[in-house]
Amino acid sequence: MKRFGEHVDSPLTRSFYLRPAPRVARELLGKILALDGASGRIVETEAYLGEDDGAAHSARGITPRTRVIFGPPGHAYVYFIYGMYDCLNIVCEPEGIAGCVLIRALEPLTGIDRMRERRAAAKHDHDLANGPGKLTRALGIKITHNGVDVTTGPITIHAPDRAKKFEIATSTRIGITKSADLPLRFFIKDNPCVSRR
DNA sequence: AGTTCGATCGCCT
DNA sequence: GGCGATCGAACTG
Repeated sequence: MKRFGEHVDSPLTRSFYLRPAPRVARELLGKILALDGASGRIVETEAYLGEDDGAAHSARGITPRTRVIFGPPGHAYVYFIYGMYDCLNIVCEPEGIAGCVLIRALEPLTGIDRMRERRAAAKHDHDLANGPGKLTRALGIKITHNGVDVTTGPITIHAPDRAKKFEIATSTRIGITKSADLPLRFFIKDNPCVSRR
């Protein structure tokens, strides 16, 4: 751990997120998402654009709910859906411009026992966080985390100590009806923790 | 004030 | 592969 001092374990900085969502979504693959000792490797993401994207919550402008998507980059946009699930997005683009990345799946790394407690329904470890609602439950992320700064914590994203090599696959996004043809889903090829192929 | 529908999950077949 | 659960956000009138 920390072979190069604080450098390796420091969270990604704001400039990482100050770019178009598709670019950030692609580059978040292989990074580590952590909260309170539980962590996982990001294996699946989706980009949501600010304009020309009917599927994005921000498509109809600023509302109390979508406010943080228009805020500064590097913050968490957490929303509650279907009466039961919380989903985690990371805000991209400069302040005033909408854009975010939905984190869809993790490969569990640390704090796995705690994840099993929170996700008793999971039969295997690769089911603990293989979906957007599952990963938030596994890590204990809730709507109360909406707006928090992921460059400082308590939710953090950082580069792995040793980056594994992987191949990136692309597809259309899952479960949407508007702008459904855009190739804005990114995932690590052949990884068992990806929500679906 | 009422209605519609959704960036999902887990169980059932 | 299909479907019910379950409720908040946003739109309509």
